[in-house]
Amino acid sequence: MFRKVSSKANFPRIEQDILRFWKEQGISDKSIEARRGNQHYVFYEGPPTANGSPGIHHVLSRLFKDIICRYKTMKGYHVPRKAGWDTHGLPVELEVESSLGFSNKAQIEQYGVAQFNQKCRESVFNYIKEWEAMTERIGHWLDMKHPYTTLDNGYIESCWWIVKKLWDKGLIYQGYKVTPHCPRCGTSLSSHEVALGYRDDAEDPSVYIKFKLFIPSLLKRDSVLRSILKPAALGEKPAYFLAWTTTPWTLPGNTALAVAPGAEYSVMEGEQDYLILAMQLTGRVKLEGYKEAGVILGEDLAHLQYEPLFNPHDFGVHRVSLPSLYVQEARKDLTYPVISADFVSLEEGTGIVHIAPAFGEVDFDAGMDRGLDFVQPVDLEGKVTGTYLFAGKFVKDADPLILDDLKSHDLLYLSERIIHTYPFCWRCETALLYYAKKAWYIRTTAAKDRLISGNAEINWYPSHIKYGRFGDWLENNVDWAFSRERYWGTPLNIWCCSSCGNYECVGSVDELKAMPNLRGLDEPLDLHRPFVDRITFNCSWCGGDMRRIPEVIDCWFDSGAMPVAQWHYPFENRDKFEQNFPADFICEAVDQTRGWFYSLHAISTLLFEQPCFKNVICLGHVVDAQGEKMSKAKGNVIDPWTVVNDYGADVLRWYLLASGPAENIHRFSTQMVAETMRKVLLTLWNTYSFFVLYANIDRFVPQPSVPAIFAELDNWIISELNRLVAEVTKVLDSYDPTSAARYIQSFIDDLSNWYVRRSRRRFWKSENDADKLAAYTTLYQCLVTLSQLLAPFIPFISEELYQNLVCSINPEAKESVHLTDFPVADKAKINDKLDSDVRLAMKIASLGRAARAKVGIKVRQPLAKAMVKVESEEEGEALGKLATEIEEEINVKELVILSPSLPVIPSEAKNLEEFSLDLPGYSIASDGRYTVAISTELTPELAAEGISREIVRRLQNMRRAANFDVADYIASYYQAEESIERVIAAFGDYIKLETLSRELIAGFPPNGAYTEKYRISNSDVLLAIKRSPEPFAPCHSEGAK
RNA sequence: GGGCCAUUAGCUCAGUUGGUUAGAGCACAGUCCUGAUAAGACUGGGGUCUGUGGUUCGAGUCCACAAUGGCCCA
Repeated sequence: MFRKVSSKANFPRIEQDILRFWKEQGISDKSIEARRGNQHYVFYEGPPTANGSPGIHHVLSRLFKDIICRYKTMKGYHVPRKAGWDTHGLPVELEVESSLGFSNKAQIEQYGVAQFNQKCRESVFNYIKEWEAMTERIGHWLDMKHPYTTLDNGYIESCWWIVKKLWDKGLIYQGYKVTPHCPRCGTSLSSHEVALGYRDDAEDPSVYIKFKLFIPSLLKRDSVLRSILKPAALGEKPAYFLAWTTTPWTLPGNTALAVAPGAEYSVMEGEQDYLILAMQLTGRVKLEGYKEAGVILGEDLAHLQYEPLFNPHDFGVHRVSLPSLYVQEARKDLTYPVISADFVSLEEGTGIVHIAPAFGEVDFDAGMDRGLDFVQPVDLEGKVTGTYLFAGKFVKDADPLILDDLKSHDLLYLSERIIHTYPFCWRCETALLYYAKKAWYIRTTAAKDRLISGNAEINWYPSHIKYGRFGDWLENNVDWAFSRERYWGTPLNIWCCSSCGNYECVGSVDELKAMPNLRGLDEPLDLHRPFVDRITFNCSWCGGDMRRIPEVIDCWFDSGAMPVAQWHYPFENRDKFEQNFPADFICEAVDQTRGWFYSLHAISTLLFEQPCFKNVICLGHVVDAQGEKMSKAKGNVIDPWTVVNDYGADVLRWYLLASGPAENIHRFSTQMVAETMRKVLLTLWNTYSFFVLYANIDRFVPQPSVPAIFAELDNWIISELNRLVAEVTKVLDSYDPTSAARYIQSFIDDLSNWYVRRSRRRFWKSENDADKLAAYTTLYQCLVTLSQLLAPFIPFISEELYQNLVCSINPEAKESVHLTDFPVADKAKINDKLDSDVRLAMKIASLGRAARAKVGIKVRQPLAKAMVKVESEEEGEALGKLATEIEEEINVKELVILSPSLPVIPSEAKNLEEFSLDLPGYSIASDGRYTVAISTELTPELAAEGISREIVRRLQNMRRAANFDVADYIASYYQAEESIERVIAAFGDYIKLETLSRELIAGFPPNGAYTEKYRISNSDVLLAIKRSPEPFAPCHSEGAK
């Protein structure tokens, strides 16, 4: 006997029971252990940044990871799944900072780095618990007992090993990097954070500045310009380059002007001076009193010199040269060059761009390329240094003072205000400064070719990422600035001599301990700041004090190091590393192309010269039902727990899976979750509970060798089942679980709404014949196979099905569906002809119902005949075999298949009179290819039979309303007008059989009977039912085994 | 500003290498079926396949440009 199944499924409760079962029996471990010794299938967990509660989008990636791993396990692979947690980084620090009410780094230093990092450590572990709970509840099997954690000493040491390897290969260097910097928080912001803080209504100065042409540089030229500017050359009238900026505070850092080489520049002559600017933009700048004196190409302006607005040497600021960073001697007659550059825009400004390499990436790169001077008159707090009139002011406050200063020297041409887009710190709303800072780099460009060729070996899903987003990123590869001036991260393992400036990279703890005259290393060792900062040793060159540089490593480096660091390789677990490299499969959302996907690929390529993952699913993001990004600010974040508690994890899983292709944006709608439950999971459940209900009544026991005689219907669903297995296997092998889910969904629909619907009478009938056995056997096979096919997708409900259908009757069976092998299609059972024939029968039945509907005759009313016009003799023959199905489905006594050669007008009722059969008394429906005509004539016999079926239906509904069991016997009572009474009497046996009535009694019902009044065929009818007093004698189990 | 992706019915999505009249589910209205069903069937309304050009005998499908949205990068 199968365990009784309620037709009302409470999925969340069932899932809790299954969770308990898995836990108590250690099923997830067993599923992995059972495959030990088999071929490895390597999965890498992209460590979630544990800096917040998991959201619905995290469920999505965990779902896809889980499905592929479960599938491969059922396919026989050994698939360990080590969990991982990304525990370092700015997001964690920010969380702690805000909880402590801090707004800048100084406060952290004051508070104490040790305590601060301790808070970070605690904060991360709080969130990990939430993640573990969610992961477990949605049925994502992951080895969370043995996770890798990026804050572990071992993990850090592996990172150190990698850095040292790269150091030894000469791939680590120190350079400058221009970063968006928040002067108030004293830190660089990641691009993600910058994106959070763009404001398109920022008001700034919009100023046009005059840069005075250095005449001797003009005189060296024999050019058109010289003749145009003859008065200037003679010293009669000064000439100026006109440049535009919205950040006056960067002007003291100016060391060059850039022009577009191919553009034409106008020399505008005024009463007092000449102005040079792009011809194309002369109309946009107020130039009253000026007229064009000549036109010259941008390339002819290059290499001219101009006088600095502010000579840094006059204000106590260093001038260094790029790229060497050598400090330049003070010069009174300092001049700066005009350079030509392709980034100069002619869309706005003057076509002459002010270049300050200390502020701005483009400026800095130009400085590096052209060997410009580098002047940094602003400190990290955003205050002007030196002895300028505006020194000590915050840059934004300095702006007006700078402009006043320039005005007094007649260098300010025009001053306006502008509203434009500018980034602000998302935390404190301070304007961000682009600021060149020293940073440590990994020379990824050295491996660019291998990065690109390695990418060619990776399978991307969807494929466009490969040569699109990811490929482009690799093509435009720049060196990775991987140092961060922060606290909570893997400390960068480079020590610097405070005497001679020598750098040494330390590749392990043992290496560190072996350093000469080591001091400050306390046991137990914590490799984090500030403890590691206290460790000093003697310089191998000069014997001076080696101190660690203050930076920590970008947390993307941490996560990209996981193939190595998760095993503390190479310090231990060499075998595990080798077994688990490279990964067969990884999966994250599409934003990881520049994140984890890149850091994995870069580190692996630099270390091992090969990619470290073979297949990658790149998921789209989850947005709300309106298509808007979920954010706490908008309040549209959906908590996965709410959905899981209301509908169940499997419903959520199926919804996320089937609602759209993996790579698409997923609009999350709770309403659609509810629909998924009704449409798919409840349909499956009802099929299952139907089976269990009748199989128990009939004491059905599945037999290994079946003496059943299978009907065409059975062969059909078995064919469809095997086709399904083949399709699902195929698409899962190509990493497409969504298509797999959609195939299964459609099979469930066929199984329930055609196979079971058509087979119901086979289950109900009282004889336990071979046909009934065939029906049970077939449905049983479908359900068991489905439970296995579904196991990777909906692990809970599939387990429930399997436990009851298989484990409850077979003690030899595998303990869990997740320990079984994935079904293999029996191709011999796939019958294309039969499948298309049944589709045709469905189509014909559908047309038959349409023909009935057209004349308003209920399906319950039997009719004499339906005529079908098909397209070929083959189709006619096929329908002949399936005639009984169609006759029952559309309730006609006879199905006549017309010769395909008969001419039939392929349109519908409006052309009824043209129907070439031209039979009066027929209703016709056609879809253009097939036509069905239903005879509408109601003979008294047919009408009486219709009434009898009407009575049966009412009685059945009453049984249900009275809460009788399906197998309860009853006594039925009726009172009606004579015409109806005659029908009831005539069809008494039929009515009794259908309604399990032992008696059918004309007359007033006894006390306690369930009674209803109806109007049937224009007559009043009183019906009543009462549970039969006899003891239970199941009609269905006569002759049961 | 640059790159990638998407845009098909009110909503969620199918739509093969270009080929009859572009489909399904939900929702809405009506009718029907039903002792497994929280389901199902039929009918109906609802589409300038985002727009504009182009290639072609023929374009939802291929190409170009544009718009909107998302992501990534500036």
